[in-house]
Amino acid sequence: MKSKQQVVSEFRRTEIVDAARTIFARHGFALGIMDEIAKEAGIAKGTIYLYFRSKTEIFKAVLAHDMKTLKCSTLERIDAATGLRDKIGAFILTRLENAETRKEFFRIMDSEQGNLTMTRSQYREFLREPVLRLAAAIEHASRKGEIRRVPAEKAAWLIADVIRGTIQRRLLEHSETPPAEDSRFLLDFIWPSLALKPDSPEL
Amino acid sequence: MKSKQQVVSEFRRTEIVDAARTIFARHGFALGIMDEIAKEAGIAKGTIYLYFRSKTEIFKAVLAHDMKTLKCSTLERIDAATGLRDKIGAFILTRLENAETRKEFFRIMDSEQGNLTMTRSQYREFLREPVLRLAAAIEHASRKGEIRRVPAEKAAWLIADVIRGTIQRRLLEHSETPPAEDSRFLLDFIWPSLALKPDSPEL
Amino acid sequence: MKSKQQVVSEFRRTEIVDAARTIFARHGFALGIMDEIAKEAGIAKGTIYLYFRSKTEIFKAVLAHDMKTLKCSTLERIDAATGLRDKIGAFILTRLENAETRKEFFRIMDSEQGNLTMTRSQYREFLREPVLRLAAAIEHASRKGEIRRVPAEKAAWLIADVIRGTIQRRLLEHSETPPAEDSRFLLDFIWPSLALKPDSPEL
Amino acid sequence: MKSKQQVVSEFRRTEIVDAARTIFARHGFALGIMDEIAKEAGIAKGTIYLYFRSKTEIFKAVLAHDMKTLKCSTLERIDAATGLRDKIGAFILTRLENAETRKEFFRIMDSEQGNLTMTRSQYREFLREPVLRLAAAIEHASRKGEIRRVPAEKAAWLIADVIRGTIQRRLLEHSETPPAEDSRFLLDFIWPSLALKPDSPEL
DNA sequence: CATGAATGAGGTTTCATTCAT
DNA sequence: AATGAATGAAACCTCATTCAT
Repeated sequence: MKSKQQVVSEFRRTEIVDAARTIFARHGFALGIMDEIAKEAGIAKGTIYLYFRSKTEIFKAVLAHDMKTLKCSTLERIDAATGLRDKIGAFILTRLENAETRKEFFRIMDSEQGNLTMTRSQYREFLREPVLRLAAAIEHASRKGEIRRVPAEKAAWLIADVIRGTIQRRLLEHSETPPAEDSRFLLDFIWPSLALKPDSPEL
Repeated sequence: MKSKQQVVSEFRRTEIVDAARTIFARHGFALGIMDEIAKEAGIAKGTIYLYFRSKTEIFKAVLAHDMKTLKCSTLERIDAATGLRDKIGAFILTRLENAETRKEFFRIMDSEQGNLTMTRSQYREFLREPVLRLAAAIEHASRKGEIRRVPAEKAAWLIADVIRGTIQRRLLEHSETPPAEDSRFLLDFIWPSLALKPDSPEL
Repeated sequence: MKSKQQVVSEFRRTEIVDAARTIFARHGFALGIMDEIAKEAGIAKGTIYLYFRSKTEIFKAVLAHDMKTLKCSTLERIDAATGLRDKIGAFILTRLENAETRKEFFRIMDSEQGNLTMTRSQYREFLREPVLRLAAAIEHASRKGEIRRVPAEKAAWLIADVIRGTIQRRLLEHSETPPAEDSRFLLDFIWPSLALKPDSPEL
Repeated sequence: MKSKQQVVSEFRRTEIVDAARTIFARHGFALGIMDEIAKEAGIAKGTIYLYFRSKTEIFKAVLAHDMKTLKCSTLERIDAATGLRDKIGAFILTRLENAETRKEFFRIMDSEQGNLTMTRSQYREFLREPVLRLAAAIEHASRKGEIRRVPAEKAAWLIADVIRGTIQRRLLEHSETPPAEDSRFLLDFIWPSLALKPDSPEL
C-alpha cells in the first residue's frame, strides 16, 4: 500500500518523465535543456533534482518507462494471438500502433544511440524479448512443419527490421496511412519467406 | 592539375574529416568536442578553423563525403550486376561490406538525427538513390512477369530495412561472420517474397 | 508598486552596470573582459548573463543609463535658469559637475567610437538635446537684440566644445580646481563672443 | 647617407603604417586585425613582424608618425603668420585642413584614448606644442596691450577645443563646407573674447 | 627577405547543478 | 517540498605571434 507521499512523488516523477520525453524527442539529449524540461513540466528547475539525480538519470527513466510499457503490450498481444501468422501480424500491428501513439519515444530511439553508453543496447534489450517470443513461435511452427525450415531468431529480427524501417518512414513522411494497412502489407510481403508454398494472394 | 598548396590543403581537410568521423562516431555531434577532434587529427584546435568555418561545417563534410562515396560504390555494383536477383545481392553485399570498412560512418548515421537540420533526411536522400535504382529493377522484372507483382519501391525499402538491421546487429555484436555469408542468407530469405514460386525449397 | 523580485533584479542590473562602467572606463569595450566585470561586481561570470544577453548589451545599458541621467539633469538646470548668461552658466556648470561625479562615463565616451554601431552618434544625440535647448535660448536672445546676431546652433556647439575640452583637461590633469571656478572662467571668456558690448570685466 | 637596405626597409615600414592607419581608423585598435592590415598593405602577415615587434608597436608608430607630421606643419604655419589674429587663423585653418587630408588619423585619435596606456597623453603632448606656441603669441599680444589680459595658455586650449569639436562635427556629418569657411567663422566667433573692443561689428 | 600555415592562450557564452530562502 | 538565482566548468571560436620553408 502506497503512502500519500509515495503517490505524490510517483506523480511528480511521471510528470517530469513526460516532459523530458517531449523535449528529448524535439532536440535530442545534448540539446534538450533542463530549463525547457522544467518549463514543459510546469515546475521549477531545482525541483527536478529532488526527483532525479541528473539529466542522464531522467533520460534513462524516460527510456526505461517507455520500453517497459511497449514491451509488455507487445508481448501480451503476441501471446493473445493464435497461429504463427496471426502472432506475426500482432507483433507488426502492435509496434506500428505504438509508434503512432508514442511517436516521441520512437523519435528519441531513432536519434540517440550510442552516445549515452546504454541507449542502443538497452533498446536492443527491450526489443529482444518480444523478438525472442516471436522466434519461439517461428521455431515451433517450423518444427511442426507448418512453415519452411528457417533460423527462427534471425527471421524474427528481420521481421523486426522491416517494421522499424516502416515506422521510420511513417514518422518521416508524416504518413496518414492507417497502421493496419501498412501492417497487412508487411505481413503479406514477408509471409512467403516463411510459408511452405506461395499461399499469399497476389499483392 | 593541382598545385602543391591544394594538395596539402586537401590532405589537411581529409585528415580533419577523418578525425572528426572518429570522434563523432564515438560521442555524437553535441558531445564530440573540438579539442578532441584536434588531438585525434594531431593538430592544434585553431588549425581546424583554417579549413572549416565551424563544428557544424565539419560534421556536414563528414557526412557528405561518406555518403557520396558509399552511394557511388553501391550504384556501380548494382548496375554491374545482371538479373534482379543478382542486383539485389549486389545491393546487400555492397552495403554490408561498406558497413564493415566504414563502421564509424554507420555509427554516426545511426545516432545523429534532425537536430542538425539535415542529417536524417540527408541520409534518407543518400539511401534513396540506390533504393530507387533497385526499385526500378524490381519494377522491370515485375512487368516482365519474372517475379510477383509487387509495389516496387516499397519492396526495395523493405530490403534496405533488413540490411540496415543486419548491419546494426553486426556492429553491435562485433560479429565475425563474413559479410558474404550474411548477404547470402538475406537474399535467400527475402527472395521468396518476390519470386513467382518457392524456388529455394531448402534454406 | 514593485515586487521584491523586481527590486532585487533591478539592483543586480545596477550593480552590473556600475561594475561594467568601471571596467569599460579602464580598458575600453574590446579590452574590458567579462571576467573582470564579474569580479568587480562581486558575482560569478554566469550570473551576468541572467541579466544581460551579451557584452554589447551591457555596454549599451551603461551608456543609455548615464546619458539619460546626465541629459535630464542638464536640461532641468538650463530651464531653471533665467536669462541667457545664466542659462549658459548652468549648462557649463552642470556638465563640469557631472563630469566630476561620473568621471568613468566621460572616460568611456571619450574612448569608444563607432565600432559599436552607435556610441559616437548616440553620444552626439545625447548632447544634442541640451545643446539645442541652449541654441534656442541664444536664438531668442539674439532676436530680442540682447546679444549679437550669431548662428545660434553653431554657437551652442562651440560652447559645448570648450566645456568638453575643459572636462578632458580636468580629467587628464586630475585637476583640483573646483568646477565652479572653471565654469566661471569659461563663461567670462565666451561671453564677449555673444555680447553686444565688451561688458565683461577684465579677466 | 642611407643604404639601399635602409631605404627599402623604411619604405616597408611606411607601407605598413599606412595600411594600419586605415584599418585602425575603420575598426579601432582591438578590432583592427593583423590579417586585415597585412592584406591592406599587400604583404603577408608574417612580414609585418619583420618590421614591427607587435600590434601595439604598429599602433604607436602610426600615431607617432602622424603626430609629428601634423605638429610640424602646424608650427610652421603659425610661425609664418604675423600678428596674433593671423596666427590664430593659421592654427585653425591648418588643423581643419589636416583633418581633411588625414581623416583617418583623426578618427583614430577620436576613438582610441586611454586604452593604450599612452594614446591620450601622447595626443595631448602632440597638441601641446602648437598650443603653447599659440599661447606664447597670445601672451605677447596681451602684454603689449593689443588684446585683453587673458590667461594665455587657457585661452589657447579653448581655441584648440572649438577646433577639435568642429573637426569632429565635420567628420561626423561628412560636411562639404570648405575648411576655410569654417575657419573664418571660428576666428570671427572667438576673436571678441580676446579683442579689446568689439572690432568685428558684423559677423 | 618573405611567406602563410600552424599554434594556443584567451575571450564570450551556455547550461547542468547547487543552495539559500 | 519547492523555488530559481547563482555558480563555474567547459565549449566554441578568434587572432596575435611564431617558424619552417
